[in-house]
Amino acid sequence: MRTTVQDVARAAGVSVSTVSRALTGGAVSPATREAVVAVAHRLGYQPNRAARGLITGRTGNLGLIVPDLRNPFFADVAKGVTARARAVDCGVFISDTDEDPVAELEAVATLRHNTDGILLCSPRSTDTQILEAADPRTTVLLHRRVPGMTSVVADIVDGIRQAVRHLLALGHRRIAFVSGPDGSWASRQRISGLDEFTREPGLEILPVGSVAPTFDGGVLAGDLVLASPATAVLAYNDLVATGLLHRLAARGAVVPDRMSVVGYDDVSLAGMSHPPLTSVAVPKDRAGAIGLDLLLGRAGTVTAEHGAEVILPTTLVVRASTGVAPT
Amino acid sequence: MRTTVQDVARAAGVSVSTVSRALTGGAVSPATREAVVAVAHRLGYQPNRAARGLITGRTGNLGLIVPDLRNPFFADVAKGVTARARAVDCGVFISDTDEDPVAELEAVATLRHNTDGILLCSPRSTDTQILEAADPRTTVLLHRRVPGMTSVVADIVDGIRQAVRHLLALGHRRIAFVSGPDGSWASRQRISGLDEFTREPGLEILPVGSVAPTFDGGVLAGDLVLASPATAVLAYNDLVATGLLHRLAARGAVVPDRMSVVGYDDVSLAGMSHPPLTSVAVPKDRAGAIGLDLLLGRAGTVTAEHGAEVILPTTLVVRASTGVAPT
DNA sequence: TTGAAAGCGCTAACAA
DNA sequence: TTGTTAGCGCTTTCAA
Repeated sequence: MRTTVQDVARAAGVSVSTVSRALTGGAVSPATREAVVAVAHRLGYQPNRAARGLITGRTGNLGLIVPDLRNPFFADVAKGVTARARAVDCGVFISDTDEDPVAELEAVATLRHNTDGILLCSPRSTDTQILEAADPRTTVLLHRRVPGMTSVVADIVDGIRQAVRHLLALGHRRIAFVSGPDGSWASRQRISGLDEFTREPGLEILPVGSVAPTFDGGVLAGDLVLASPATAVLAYNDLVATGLLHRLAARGAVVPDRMSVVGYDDVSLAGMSHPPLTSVAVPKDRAGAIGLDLLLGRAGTVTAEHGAEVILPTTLVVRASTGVAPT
Repeated sequence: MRTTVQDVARAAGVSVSTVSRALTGGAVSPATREAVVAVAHRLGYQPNRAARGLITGRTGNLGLIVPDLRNPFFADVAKGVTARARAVDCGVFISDTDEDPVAELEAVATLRHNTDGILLCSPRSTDTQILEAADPRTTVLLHRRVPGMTSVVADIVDGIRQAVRHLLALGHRRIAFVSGPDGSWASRQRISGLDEFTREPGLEILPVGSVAPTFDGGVLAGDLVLASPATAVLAYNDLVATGLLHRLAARGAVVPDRMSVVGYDDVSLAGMSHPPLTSVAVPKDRAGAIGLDLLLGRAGTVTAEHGAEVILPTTLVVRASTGVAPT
C-alpha cells in the first residue's frame, strides 16, 4: 500500500490536517513543518493527485488535442506544451484524433471534465462546432482563431507577405499558390494574405488548386504547377512543398533554376529536403507553451481574459529552394 | 456545477448506487438501465475519473515517456499508443524528456503514482537505472529490452540481416556501418546483427564511427563513408541516412550509382528523401499498441507476466537508394 | 498553531 | 433488483 497522509501523520505524531498544511504551505510552526517534511520524505510520501483534485477542484492536469502527432507541425506544438508543463509540474493528456472531427469532439468532452483545461488544435472543425463542444473559459485554441475564444496563433498573413516580397525581389512575376484543405482555417488565412497582392500591377497570383496537406498532396500539386506559367510556387506547408520538390525533380524541373519553391511552417523537414526549403517559420512550440500559460493563468503580461488572442510573429527562412526568376 | 451521480439519481428517481451500476455494467434491470442511461445522457453526465479512481484503485490513465516527440520514430510510437488508448477509453499522459535522463527518471517517479502503468521508451539509460526507477509490474519497455522487465521490441538483428543480404545480392562486398550513440541499446543491437557477417568470406563490414542519431549526424557520417572503400552504407536510422544522402549529393557522389544507402526504422521521412530511402521497417505504432495491451492485461495470447518479451518482425522496404554495386 | 470532522464524487459492501 | 452506507486520500472549514 502507498503511504498516505495518515501514515505521515502517525509517524510524525501530528494530525492529518497538520501534515496537509505543512506540505501545501499552510500556517504551521516552522519546527512542525520541518519535522513533517522530514517524515514525509523518509516515508517516500507522494500525494495522491486524484484525491487532492477531488477537493480542490483542480486536477493539475491539462489536455492537448491534436489531429496527428506524426505531422511534424503538431509534434512541435506538443513538444512546446510538454516542455512548459514539466517546468510548472503539470500533467499533459495528449489525444491524437487521427484527423477525425468526431474523435476530436469526443476528446474535448472527455478531457474537459478531467483536466483543468484544454489546448485544442483543430484546423478543420467549424467555428460553430468548436463553440458548441468547448468551454471558452477552460479552452485555448492553438493555431486557430474562433471569435469569443482565447487563442494563440501565428501571424500567417505577414508570413505570406514576406514570402511574396522575397519572390518579387528575386524577379518572379507569376507565382502559383497551392492551397490546403478547403475547410482549413490556416488555408483561408494564407489566401487572405495573398489577397493583398492580387491587385499589385505586374504580379500574377495563380491559384492552382487545393490538395491534402501531405507529401502526396504535394506530388499531385507538382504537375498542376508545371502546367501553369508560374516561375515560383507557394506551397500550403512544408509537407506539400516536399512532395512538390519530388515531383518537379521527377519531371526534370530544376529547383530553383526553373522553379522556386516556398514552404510554410518551417518544420524540421524543411532543412532536410533537396534542395533545402525556403519556408515561413512559425513559432510552433512557443505557441504551445504560451497556450499553457494562458490556460493556467500564468501568463505574465498577457491577460487570460476570455477571447484574448495572442499573435506570434512569423519569419521567412531563406534556403536553397528559391532563386532568381528564369528570364 | 458539474452533473454528478447524485443529479442523475435524483432525475431518474433511483439511488446513486443504481446509477453507478447502470453505468458501469452492474446488475440492474434492463428497464432501469435504459432509463438511467437516458437521463445521464440528457444531463450530459460525465463520470469524474479521479473520484472513481480513488475507490477502484485504477485511474484509467497511463503514462508514455519518450525522449523526443519531434523524432518521427517516437511520434509514431505515440500515435500507436494514443490510437489504442482511444479504443479502450484510457487516458494517456505523455512526457517528452528532451533526451534528458534525469527528466526521464523524474517522469517515471511522478507517473508511477498517478497512473495504472507506464510505457517507457528509454534508449539511453542503463539497465540499472531503469531497474531502480521503474516498477516491473507496472512498466512496459518499448523498443528496449532489460532483463526482468516486460518489453516490446522489434527484431532488429533480423532487420540488419535482411539489409545486408539485400546489399550482397546487389553485388556489394564492402559495406560501411554508421552506428548510433555508444550507450544506445538499439545501436548495440544493430552491431550484434552485423556480427553474423564479420566472418563471411568475401565480405567486409567497415565500422566508420558513431554519430548522433540525427540529420546532422548523418551529414558528418557522409565524409567518413566516402573516405572508406565501401560501396554501400548501413545507417543507424533514417535521420542519419537522410543526412548522409545530403552530404553524398553535396560531394557529387550519386546514390545509388556510386554508393547505396540503407536506413533503419522506415519513418515517413524515408519515402520523402531524395532518392527515396531503402529502409528496415519497424512496427513502431504496433509496438505502442501492444505495449498498452500488455500494461492493461488486455493482451490476448500474450501473457503479461513480468519479464515477458514481445518481439515484432522487421521488414526491409526497398526503394531507390540501393542499387547494383559499381564495378 | 493545532485537531476534529465534514465532505469532494464515486464504487462496493451489505441489507432489504 | 434496489437502496443505504461506508469509505478511497485529501483539503478545509470550524473550534479549541
